Amino acid sequence: MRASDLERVKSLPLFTDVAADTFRVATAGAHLQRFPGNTVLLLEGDPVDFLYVLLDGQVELHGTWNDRETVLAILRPVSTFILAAVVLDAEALMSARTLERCEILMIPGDAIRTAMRLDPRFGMAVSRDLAGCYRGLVRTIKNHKLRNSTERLANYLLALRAADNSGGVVRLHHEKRVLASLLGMTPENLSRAFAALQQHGVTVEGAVVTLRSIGALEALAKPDPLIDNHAPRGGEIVAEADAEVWSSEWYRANPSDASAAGKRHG
Amino acid sequence: MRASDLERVKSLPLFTDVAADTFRVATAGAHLQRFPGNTVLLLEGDPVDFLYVLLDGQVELHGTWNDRETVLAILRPVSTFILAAVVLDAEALMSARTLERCEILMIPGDAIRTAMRLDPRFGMAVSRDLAGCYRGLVRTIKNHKLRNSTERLANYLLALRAADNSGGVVRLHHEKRVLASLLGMTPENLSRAFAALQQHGVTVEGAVVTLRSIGALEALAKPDPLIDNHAPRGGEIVAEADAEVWSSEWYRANPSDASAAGKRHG
DNA sequence: CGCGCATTTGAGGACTGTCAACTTCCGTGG
DNA sequence: CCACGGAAGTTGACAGTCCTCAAATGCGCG
Repeated sequence: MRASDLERVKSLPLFTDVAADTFRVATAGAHLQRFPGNTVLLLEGDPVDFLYVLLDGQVELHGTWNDRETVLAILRPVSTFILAAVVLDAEALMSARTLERCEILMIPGDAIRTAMRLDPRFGMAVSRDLAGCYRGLVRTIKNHKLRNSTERLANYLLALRAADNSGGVVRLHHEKRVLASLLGMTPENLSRAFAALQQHGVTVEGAVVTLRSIGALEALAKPDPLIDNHAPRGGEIVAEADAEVWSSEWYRANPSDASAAGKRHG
Repeated sequence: MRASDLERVKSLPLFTDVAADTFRVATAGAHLQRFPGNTVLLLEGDPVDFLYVLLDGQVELHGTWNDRETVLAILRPVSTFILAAVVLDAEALMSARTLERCEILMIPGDAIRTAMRLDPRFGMAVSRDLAGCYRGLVRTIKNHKLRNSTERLANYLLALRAADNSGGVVRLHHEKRVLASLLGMTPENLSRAFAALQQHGVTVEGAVVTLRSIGALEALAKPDPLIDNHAPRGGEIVAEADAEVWSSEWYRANPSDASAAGKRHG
């Protein structure tokens, strides 16, 4: 493993602010692995032995039931995934597969759990990480239950724009059928949703989407800071916002989207 | 605050296995409060100053957007809620309101965060709690994206049965319009979903639902351990199952439902 | 150039939401 | 104890949203 890779891992919110010793313990048995595209890394139901750290490429998390399948998240570097299952030493609830050639660091779950026991700062970091993931999922559910497909797409495009800091031209990062599933619709309906957004200044050419009128699009999308992580807060920026910045990367990958229970609720 | 209440709090997964000192620190500034029904405890967007522990009554968590509203979870005792926001010292993403007369312990967020810094076991407990919450939400999203409304209701009923250990007669714990929103449909459609389930041996009389044929209902519902926390695992019961038992209470409140981001994904 | 796959488009149907009227339930007040 | 009012729940008619199937188009790679 290259030193530069370790640096990238260390820069993860999960590991910044953690003692050097802890970091060494946590990454002790880790190994770097390369996967071709379209490779299954993990099947839902499998025991989870490693924490995965995506260093390069794209990974899709998806779930299945009764011959139906849905994309739950799409990750881009640098991201960890499957942390919750590692913490609980439980079976995976989502399958993971590479969408393209990937470089992935695999950290033994035992090492993670040991590090948590040794270093309260690391435990804190894990908690903060999971809390951010949880809140990402809350946003996702609100997005799905409160908006229709066109509204979800509109907000997704605005989130992409915010993440890439692009002017009025954004580039889709994944195939449209994958995006459709992530947004909870069929490829056919994604197509129609794009068509519907033409009336709001949106034109599509392959993966390149031009937003001719941000105002018109926002009027339809009504982005909300309590759903869309990119949406502007009303008042002053407070310190707490800092903590949430963690989510920016996931959000980047899943704009309008993002990452529990009777004894606990976020 | 009665000693028996403290005992109930201590029996929460969040606090079992935690040093007595830590427990004292965490619950130092806590105070017990009673609320009438239909009272707003917290509005989405508000800063979160307390971890809430529901000791008696029912609390609903919901979200709003653009004049639409949806129920995200319904809690029953003993449950903590809003832990993720406390850990991050962030604004609430969900509103909370009592559905009936409630008794709630409010623990200052500072105390929780301090305890996490002092005691790695508590940090671990918080992580495990949040991991369970996260996984509950993953289940919820799969439930919503992969199933239609009738299938969701069928699984909800089966989960209720499993949680209450009732034979073929289950009692709904909340108003049907609240249940409808939790399951992601309108009250009218919940009514129709119940009607559709008549063909599968389900009859409804007020809050009492009779499941005449579990087999027929399961054939439709196809409960899945990777979505429904109650569903039977295939093979042997493994140790990890233990960890997940945490979720049972939330799951009890939200059967067929139950408990992250580019830099972390569960 | 031709094949395969992704995407698009059209037609039709299934599912879900909306509106309105009706029924039932429950608590209040007579 | 009963009558009443209001809210919850149900039912029907209708519309909007979304899915399915099929066919056409477009793109990329051999």
